[in-house]
This record gives sequence, structure tokens and C-alpha cells, in this order.
Amino acid sequence: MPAKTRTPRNTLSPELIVRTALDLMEGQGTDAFSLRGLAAELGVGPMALYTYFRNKDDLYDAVRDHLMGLIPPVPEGVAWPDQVRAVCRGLRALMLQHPCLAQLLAGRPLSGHETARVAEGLLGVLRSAGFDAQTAARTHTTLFTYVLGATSWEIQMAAERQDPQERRRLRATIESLSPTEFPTVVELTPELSRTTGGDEQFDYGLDLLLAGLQRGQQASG
Amino acid sequence: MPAKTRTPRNTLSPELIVRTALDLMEGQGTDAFSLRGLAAELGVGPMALYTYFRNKDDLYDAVRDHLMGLIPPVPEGVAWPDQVRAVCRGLRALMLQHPCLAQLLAGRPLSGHETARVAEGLLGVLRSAGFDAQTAARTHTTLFTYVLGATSWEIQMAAERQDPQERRRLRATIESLSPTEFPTVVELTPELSRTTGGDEQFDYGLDLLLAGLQRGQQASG
DNA sequence: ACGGTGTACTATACACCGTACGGTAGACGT
DNA sequence: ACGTCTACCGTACGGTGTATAGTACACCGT
Repeated sequence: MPAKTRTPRNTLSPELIVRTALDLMEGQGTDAFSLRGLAAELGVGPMALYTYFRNKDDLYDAVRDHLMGLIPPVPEGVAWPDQVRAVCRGLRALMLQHPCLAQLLAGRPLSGHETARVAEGLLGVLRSAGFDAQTAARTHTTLFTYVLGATSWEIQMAAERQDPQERRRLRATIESLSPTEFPTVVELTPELSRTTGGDEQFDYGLDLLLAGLQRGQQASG
Repeated sequence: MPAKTRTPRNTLSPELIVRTALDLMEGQGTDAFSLRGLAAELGVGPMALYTYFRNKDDLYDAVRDHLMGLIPPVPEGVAWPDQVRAVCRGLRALMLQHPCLAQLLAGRPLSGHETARVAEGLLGVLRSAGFDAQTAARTHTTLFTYVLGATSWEIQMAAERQDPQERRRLRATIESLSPTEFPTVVELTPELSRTTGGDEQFDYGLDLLLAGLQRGQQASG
């Protein structure tokens, strides 16, 4: 009784749809992605997709979980702070490589097998490092939200810097700031734009968190 | 020659539009917000709004800057870590009070007078605390992205918890995880859901960052 | 071999979106 | 009093996600 096995009979399959969707999102921007465009790319009618996904959000979830599967496993044989660094950097690298991932993570709840795998890796590291259940959970959430926030910001800033119109708008905004009202902002504008994004900025914040963690660990244990 | 002064002649004004838009976003959710709905609420045609705002994004920017103006100024007469805490908590509190702010901050570049004011406050604190220009800029970005990421996540989780359908979906996802494949996730699920969101979770991450900062400051100066 | 059933996909349609374009009516400087 | 400027309107276009109904083909029990 095979029954419920949805054996794709013809051209379509969930994997193909997800892969094509991902290509489109990366090629033309996440915001410009549409089910109709995806269907056209696949050479089918828009409604054909509804055989495989309940709706657009369901497809988004599938794409997100597919991407999360690309995060490398936790490295063995190194100290736990380096394991944490590896996981965080892996997630960031994936988000930079697939900018749509930032929006997919921000806009939808977590779910999916691969997403759980990543969480399992990070939580396992923290537990092995000796953190109690609550601290491990708190730290996991903190690290995850930091990576998400920092990298999303980075991606957005990078996208803007490429849009000439936005560049002009940004420059105009900065130049319109009165140096007497906002002395520090005006003074640090070059630093702010130089330090926005990049591995160094990301690692700076990550190291702050890890330093705080190790200090707390030292104090309590 | 007054010339360019766009004196609102009748019912509309930028302030009224922004305030009404904010009400609608909070009342019915940011995603459900539309220019047509806003115009209807104001009793005008959709195109009337284009007299005051170039497009929807322009209106979003105005709403965002309006909200940023509600962040209280940096408190005087306390140690700098407490000043940092106050600014970060102020931003988080505002985001929680106006959930649309998270999406407005995430989806658009920073701009606007009030936004610059907030940056000025935090940067000034860091400079006064003795950080050099680059470290102050890096720290500012780190803190900002942390607050943004952590609070956005918190808001999203809270929104989901209220949707019964999402609740069921989440529970189903968790229960489908094999305890042998994801032992730590399964074990820590109660901790994870208990510690997601809330002042304690936010302060935990913020204190990690501040602890790292103070440790670095001690070491270098 | 063949009719019935289930399913992958199509066709049509609906409600809604942002906004480009052109028009109108009333306030204002002269 | 008149011309100009502008706040707002009406219409229209191309786009969206998706509900609903229909179609054609693969499979299965007979």
C-alpha cells in the first residue's frame, strides 16, 4: 500500500523547485521573487507548485531548511570557543553566500530537519563545555540572534553600497547633519562606514560575547 | 518668496499620515499594511499620499524616524556601562511597544534626524568612556545589531506563540525530532522555549557584550 | 485488456497591491 | 479678476498569491 507517496510523475519535484527558487532569489533578489516567475522558469503554470507546497511561506521554509543543510558540522578536536566560532562563522558565511537566507531566517519561525541539526551542534558544544541547561539555551539564543542581526545588517549595507541612488541618498543624509548637533556621528562617519561589515567587525562582536562567556565561566566554575 | 513651502491646505499632513500609518501597522500587523488601506482610513484616494511621500518606502522611512524620536535620551550621571544598557534597553522597549519597528529597521537603510540622534547618544557614551574612534564605531555597530537581532527574534517568537496554527506546527516539528539524532535539542526544548525572549534573555546577551567590553578595556588601558 | 481511481498539472478568476498618468477645483500672488 | 500652483481625485496597468474547477494520464484490481 504505497498510497500517500507523492511520486513525482513528470518534470517537477520538491528538490527541483527548491533549487530553482534558490537560483531565482539569488539571481534577481529575494524581493523580486514570485511564485509566478518561478513557475514560468520551470515551464509550468503557477498552480502546479501547490501540489508540492501549501503556499509561498511553505516554499520559503523548504528553501531555508535546504540552505541550513549546507552549514558544515561542528569541528572536532578544538577548544569549545573555537567550535562556537566555527559554527557562527559558518552560518554567517552561508548568509553572505546566499543573501536570501537572511530574509528567510528573519521572517519565518524556525523549523525543519537541517535547522535542528545546526541547533543540535551548537547546543551540544555548549553543554560539553560545562554550561548548565539554562545557560546553554540562553547562550545559544544570544549567539544565534547576534549572528542573524549582525550578518543581516552587513548584507543590507553591502546591497545599498552597490545601489548608486542609495549611495547618493546616504551621502546627502550624512552631509545634512549639523556638526554641532551630532559632533560624534560626523566625526566618526569615516570609521563607521569603514568598520561596517567585514570579517573583522563580525569577529569583534563575536569575541566580545565569547570573552564575556569565558569570564562568566571562570567566575562560576 | 515662500515658494516651496508645502502648506497642507486641507485635511492631510505628513504628521497625520505617519501617525495613522503607525496606528494601522500596530493594529492589523505590518504585513497587512497597505497604502490603499491607509488612504481609506484617512478618507482620501490612494494617490493623495503621493503628494507627501515619494513612495511606500519613503513613508516607511518617515514612520521609522518618527518612532526613533521616541527613544529617551542617554541618562546622565551614571557609569558608562549603565548608559549603554539604558540606550539598548530603550531601543528594545520601543521595538516591543511598536513591533513594526523591527521590520522597518531591518528592511531599509538608516536615515533621518532622529535616527542620527540615537547614534549620537551611543557613540558619545563610548567615546567618553575612552574608546578610540575605531573601537567606538565597532562597538556601536555590534550593540546595535545585537539589539536589532535579539529583539526582532523575540517579537517574531511572541507573534508565533499567539497564532494557534503556528503553535501546533511548532509542536509537531519538535515532536518529530528523533531523540537519538538530536538529543540535546530534545533535552533542552523546555529551556529553549522558556528562555526565548524576555528581559532576562536580552540582558543576558547584553551583559555578555558589556563584560567582554570591560575586559578588553581593562587589558588595553 | 480495460474501466475506475487518484493525482500531476492547467485554466480561469478574484481580490488586492503599488503607482504612473491625466484631470479638476480651489487657494493664492499679482 | 486672472493665471498659476497644488492638493487631491479617477482611472488604469501590470503585478501578486491563491481558491476553485477541470483535464489528461499513470496506475491498479478485475
